Amino acid sequence: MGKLEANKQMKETSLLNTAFEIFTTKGFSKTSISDIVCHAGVAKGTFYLYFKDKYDIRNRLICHKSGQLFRTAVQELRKENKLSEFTFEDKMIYIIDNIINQLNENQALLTFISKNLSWGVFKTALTTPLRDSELNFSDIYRKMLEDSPYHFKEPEVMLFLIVELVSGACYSAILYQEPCSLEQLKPNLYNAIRMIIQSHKANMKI
Amino acid sequence: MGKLEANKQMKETSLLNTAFEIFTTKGFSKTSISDIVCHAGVAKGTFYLYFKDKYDIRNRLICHKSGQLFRTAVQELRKENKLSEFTFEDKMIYIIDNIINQLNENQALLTFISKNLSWGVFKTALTTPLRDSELNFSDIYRKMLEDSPYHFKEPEVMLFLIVELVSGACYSAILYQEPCSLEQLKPNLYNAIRMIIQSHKANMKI
Amino acid sequence: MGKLEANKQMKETSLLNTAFEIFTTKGFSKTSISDIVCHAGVAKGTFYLYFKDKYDIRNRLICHKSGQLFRTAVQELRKENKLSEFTFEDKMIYIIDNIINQLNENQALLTFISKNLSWGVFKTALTTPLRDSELNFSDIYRKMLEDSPYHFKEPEVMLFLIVELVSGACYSAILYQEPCSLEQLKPNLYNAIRMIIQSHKANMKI
Amino acid sequence: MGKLEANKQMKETSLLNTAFEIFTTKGFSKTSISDIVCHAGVAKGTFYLYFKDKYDIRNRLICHKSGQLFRTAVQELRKENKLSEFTFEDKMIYIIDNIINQLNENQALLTFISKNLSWGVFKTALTTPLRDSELNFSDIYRKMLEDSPYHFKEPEVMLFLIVELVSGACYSAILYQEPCSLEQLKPNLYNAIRMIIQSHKANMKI
DNA sequence: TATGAATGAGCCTTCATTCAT
DNA sequence: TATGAATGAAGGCTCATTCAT
Repeated sequence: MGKLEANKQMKETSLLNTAFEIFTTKGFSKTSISDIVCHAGVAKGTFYLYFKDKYDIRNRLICHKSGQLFRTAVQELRKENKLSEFTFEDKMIYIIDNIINQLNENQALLTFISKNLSWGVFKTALTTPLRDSELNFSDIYRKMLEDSPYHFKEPEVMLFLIVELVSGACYSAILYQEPCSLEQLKPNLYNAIRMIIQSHKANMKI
Repeated sequence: MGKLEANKQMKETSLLNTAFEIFTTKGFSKTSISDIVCHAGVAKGTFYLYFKDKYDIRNRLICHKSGQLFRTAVQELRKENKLSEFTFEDKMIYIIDNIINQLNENQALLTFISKNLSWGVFKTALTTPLRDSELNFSDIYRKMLEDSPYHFKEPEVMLFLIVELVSGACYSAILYQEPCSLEQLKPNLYNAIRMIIQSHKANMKI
Repeated sequence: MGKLEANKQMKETSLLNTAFEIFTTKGFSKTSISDIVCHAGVAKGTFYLYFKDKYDIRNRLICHKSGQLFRTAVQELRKENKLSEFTFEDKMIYIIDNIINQLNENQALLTFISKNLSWGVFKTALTTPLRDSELNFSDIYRKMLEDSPYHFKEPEVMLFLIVELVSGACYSAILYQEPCSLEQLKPNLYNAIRMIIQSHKANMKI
Repeated sequence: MGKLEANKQMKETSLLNTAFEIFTTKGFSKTSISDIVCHAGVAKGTFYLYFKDKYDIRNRLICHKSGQLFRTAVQELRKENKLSEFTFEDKMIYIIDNIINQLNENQALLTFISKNLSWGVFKTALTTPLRDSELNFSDIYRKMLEDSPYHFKEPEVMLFLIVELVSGACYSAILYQEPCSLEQLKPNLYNAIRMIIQSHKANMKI
């Protein structure tokens, strides 16, 4: 019966939402499964019907939330008026800036993702398409590369370097204003990103 | 008598070494104080004579270990034959490369430091001079800037960006060969670093 | 099904009984929760399903046990043949004597209650009706006052003075025969009580 | 050497004072020997040169402090102008009132003494003469009885009843204003005491 | 599928006491 | 006599996980 199916789906969603709420409030390691089920209004045993353990629910949350960050950014980019005039660099900076702004306004999310992120989980998040969404960032990135008049050397490494640079830098600047405020950091950061991209450019496509 | 004093020093060192051993083996959060004292061969209560709690011993370890990384790198740099011909960029790359190589050969240390590092702790580590050492990296960095014929804009931000880029990138490349091997990564990474430095250069000193 | 509910009730009762046993044997502060659960045959965690901590279980025991003392005494009083001829003083002395005798025969209970009693807890015990009992001593006391042909000044203070006098005096006499045996003390004590009541008597009701 | 002797005495006094300070501040059972020696400025081992354990120092404090209460009260009584016109009852009430007032102004002392008092310790306190004082309350009480024109039946029991009544009643009234304020309680209490004394009066001395 | 009572290993921390110095 | 580092048993308490219902 679809009703039962829907009910199951609801329980799982409820657990995910509640867990995110508490992870971002009191931190992952201080959150107990009791906390989660109690606030979600289900029984303790029920948790284990949907998730293997605390790590399982955390990883699924990271995937979901960081995927969402990218999707939102890309959607905004597409609304942009003069998109056709954007270079590859422009688009990258646009997306990054959008994500940074999202994180700046949701610092709990930033803490949660950064503290629990690894490139492995992250790559999964970028690659795994959501249930009902045709979008995943890997495809979009590939498309953006194709649209550029340039060839790029080792584009995955380039993306990797950019991601590591951005995520480390933002964490510190947004949460602690160290070594400077986000606004002060941005020009330096975006400049650095443009330089990295520049250095990965190969010859033009014919 | 200095004997007792020396004995105390030994206990503390023993605890620090043992803790490092276990932190890097089974991870910080899975390490209990029982584990530490048991392997160190002291009683549980003794731990609390030297450290406030697990976090205290961890922070002191990070300070100590990351300080050591820099000191080793700088010492190696100074032995370099043609040091006088090195530009600022050359020196930075040299130090970074040396540190990366150290971490590559001591992956447990890399895991430990990276997972527990924040810019705040790191800055402390760079600034705090060791007991018997006149060296701390902040001073050395300042000296290197002075020796350069160029002025640099916002040198602290520049260092910050480089540190974040390097630490994120190494973690993934060394431990998981993601997105590529360390050897593959290095040229890209060092190139990126040179670009970042380049973009922070201001006019020449008179 | 009521089976589970009954089982829970049993566990709680078992814990209460065991705790009482041990509190009266080795004293409250020397009793650990380990002791209790171990003798009750349940796991440590189970204790915390029923009680907040050691103080919680102690207070509930005091309430229960001292309430029981009064109920027993009152029930005995009611069985008395010539109850109708009893004055207010006679009833009070009867009840007190009955309680003292109960305590004399259960010195562990006396120790436990006295050492842990405060007027606050005691008042709670007297006021709180048990689950399945319509009796609480406050109501009975009020009834006794109403039945008397006399008005009493500050009846609560009067009761308070009597309670403090009796509990202090009994503790010492019963447990240590200090400053004299219980039998020697009783006439003096009851005399004192009658005097206290006397001095609280106001004019007769019309 | 007297100097060394004096030094020893100082250490002991310092420990006693410090212990009293902390017992009355954070409670006996929550005070550790570490607390005491730390605040007293001596080493841990030193404590055991002067006291057997925590209970030892507590008992000696109770003796000392409650003896002092009585001595102060008796000294005040002696300063009284019309002392010769005081009856036995008047003197008793005077002393009791004085002690109650002392306790009312030093509630920490009240808590400490009451929570840790037993008739046994108390009797010791009343009987044991201080080092350099000829006064102990037992002698004074005997003297007061002799000075009265009346014989008293079982004077020790009488004193006992009064002490128990007063100590229980004060504890609750002073610290918790239960069942009424100290001021409200006093007339009732003193009345009750007079009644108790009255009921112990035998015939007059010839 | 859902429950939640029960578990018990394991955590961190305290502290009275000892003993070599 | 005085020290204080070291001990290690014991304490209170948490929590992921299980399982009978």
